[in-house]
Amino acid sequence: MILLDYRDKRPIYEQVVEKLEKLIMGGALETDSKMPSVRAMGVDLAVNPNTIQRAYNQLEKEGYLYTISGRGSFVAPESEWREGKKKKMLEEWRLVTEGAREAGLTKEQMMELLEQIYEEGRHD
Amino acid sequence: MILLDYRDKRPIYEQVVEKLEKLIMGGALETDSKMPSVRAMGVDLAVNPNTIQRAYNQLEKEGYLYTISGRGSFVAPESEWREGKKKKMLEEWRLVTEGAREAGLTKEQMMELLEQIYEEGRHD
DNA sequence: ATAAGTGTATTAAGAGAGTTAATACACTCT
DNA sequence: AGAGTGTATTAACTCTCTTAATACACTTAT
Repeated sequence: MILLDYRDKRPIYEQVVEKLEKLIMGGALETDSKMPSVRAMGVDLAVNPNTIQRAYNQLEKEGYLYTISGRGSFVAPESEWREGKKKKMLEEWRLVTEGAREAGLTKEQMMELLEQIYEEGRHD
Repeated sequence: MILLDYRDKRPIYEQVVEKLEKLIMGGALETDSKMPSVRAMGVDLAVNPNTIQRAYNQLEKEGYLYTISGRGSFVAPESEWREGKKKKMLEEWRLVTEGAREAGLTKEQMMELLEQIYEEGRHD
């Protein structure tokens, strides 16, 4: 299900989180389908089950998975994480923007950049 | 010139940077005036000169100081750091904003928040 | 020229946080 | 009861970051 990159010097659990996030966001994992057990994936990646658990915990906190103790971990519906992600980004954006204002950036500068960014983002 | 807070668990050089930044930004240190030597301030704070040097280096990179080897470090004019600070914030802002777009935030949402933030910021 | 003052470079020691593993526990289903 | 699941606790390990020790290089004044 996942392949580790040993040249990548980030911690293992972080790689696992990132790859699973992408799989889930990309729709490759069906909602409510069962994830491999922490032990199974631990064997698969030649890594301690706790490492997988740590990844699952983070994914759960972010709304990508939900867990039923004794049964397993499952893919959460998109509604669970999409809103959380927006909220988190909005909070971060507000902080940075406040900092930018204090550094002397004008509203007009940011408006213009906003236009640019959303212009580039249009794929049509 | 500076007092260390030993309950603060951040590294010493970071505390020094922060306090000197504030002094300079607040206009307490005259432009082109000479800073204490790394050794003098090292003695003053009971710390290795290298620690002070590290702080000075960072302050120099951010435009708060300029250094003449063999002569000393000096307070840079405001024009040096104000621009650098803006540039840095702008870069950060762009990155976060791009992330926010990808998370699904609309341009309109951000425009509205921008208005709010600059509204709050008006002190009149 | 020499001495005292300055910043700089290199290296190593030390501390600390973060990651991973070992192991035992608790829950669910058949 | 047994096999499968997640969970909690603890400890070892690793690695980065901070700080210090020390030697070097430049500037100025005597």
